[in-house]
Amino acid sequence: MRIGELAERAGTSTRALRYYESQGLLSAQRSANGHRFYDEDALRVVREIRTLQSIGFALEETRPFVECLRAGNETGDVCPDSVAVYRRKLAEVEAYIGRLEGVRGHLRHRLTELVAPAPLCETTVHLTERRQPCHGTPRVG
Amino acid sequence: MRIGELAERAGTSTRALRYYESQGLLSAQRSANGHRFYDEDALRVVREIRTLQSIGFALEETRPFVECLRAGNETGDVCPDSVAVYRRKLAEVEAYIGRLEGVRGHLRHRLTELVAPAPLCETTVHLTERRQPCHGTPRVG
DNA sequence: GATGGACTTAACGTCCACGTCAAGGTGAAG
DNA sequence: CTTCACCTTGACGTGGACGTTAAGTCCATC
Repeated sequence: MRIGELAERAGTSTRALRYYESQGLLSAQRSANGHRFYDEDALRVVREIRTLQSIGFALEETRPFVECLRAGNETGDVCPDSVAVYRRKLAEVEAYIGRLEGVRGHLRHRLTELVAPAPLCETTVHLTERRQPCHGTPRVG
Repeated sequence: MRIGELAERAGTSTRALRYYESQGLLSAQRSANGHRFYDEDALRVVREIRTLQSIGFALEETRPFVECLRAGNETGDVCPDSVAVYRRKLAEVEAYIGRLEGVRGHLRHRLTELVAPAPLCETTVHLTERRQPCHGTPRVG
């Protein structure tokens, strides 16, 4: 097939495919008129790239998977280098989730604090106009 | 204080401070020789920006907080616009966490599958050289 | 007065994965 | 023949938040 068909079947653009080729991730035969020509294996390569990208892999990180596919394996993730990338990515994702959960907690805390503004100890302080913050609820720094 | 001191006390660079100014987030007095001159409020503004950025806010999203600070509030997050940004950001973060948890599950699944490679039903198939995958463990698409 | 450090503006460079435009070649259909 | 879709290479644009020179000014110190 030619580049347009490959792009369509892989759900991407011809520009992206040429870019992959420039990065050494995709190779093409050339027909007499100079047009690129691809086989079904190329489609699998591009789909592997796209799938990994959608998961959050950088293009460069898909390289081991592509090479694994090219080596004749059924899927791109059965090779040691690919597994290593998987592991690294899993660690990254878990760290990122942890950070985001911290942020989520922070945001939730601030929001509840702002919606129920300044949970002051009015029950204990009736006499002064100037209200005191509750004991044990320090200000956010 | 001058820009170098402000940068150091805020934990950033002079380039960043000039950039904030170009974006209308930070303002400075000028001394006779043309040098920028800042007060303590500027430090609070920059720290507000930096804190929000570290949480994952885009620079533009810090604007309501900065304006809230400038309006004379103790913290930048007590104004309606800031609260709105908080809410939006919380939704974004939660959606992102959800996506990442999906990715984490996918990665974990693939890793365990690759570490215990192809849990084949050898116990049931002894006669053929070509091994069959277990019933109920479909291939990943 | 020379050196050095901090400051000024202007402007180009970085990263990533392409998008987009320009100018032209190729092959089939009408 | 023209038209049209499809292809080619080359090169500049995008976005975000600055980093990094370059060339010059200002002030204090040796």
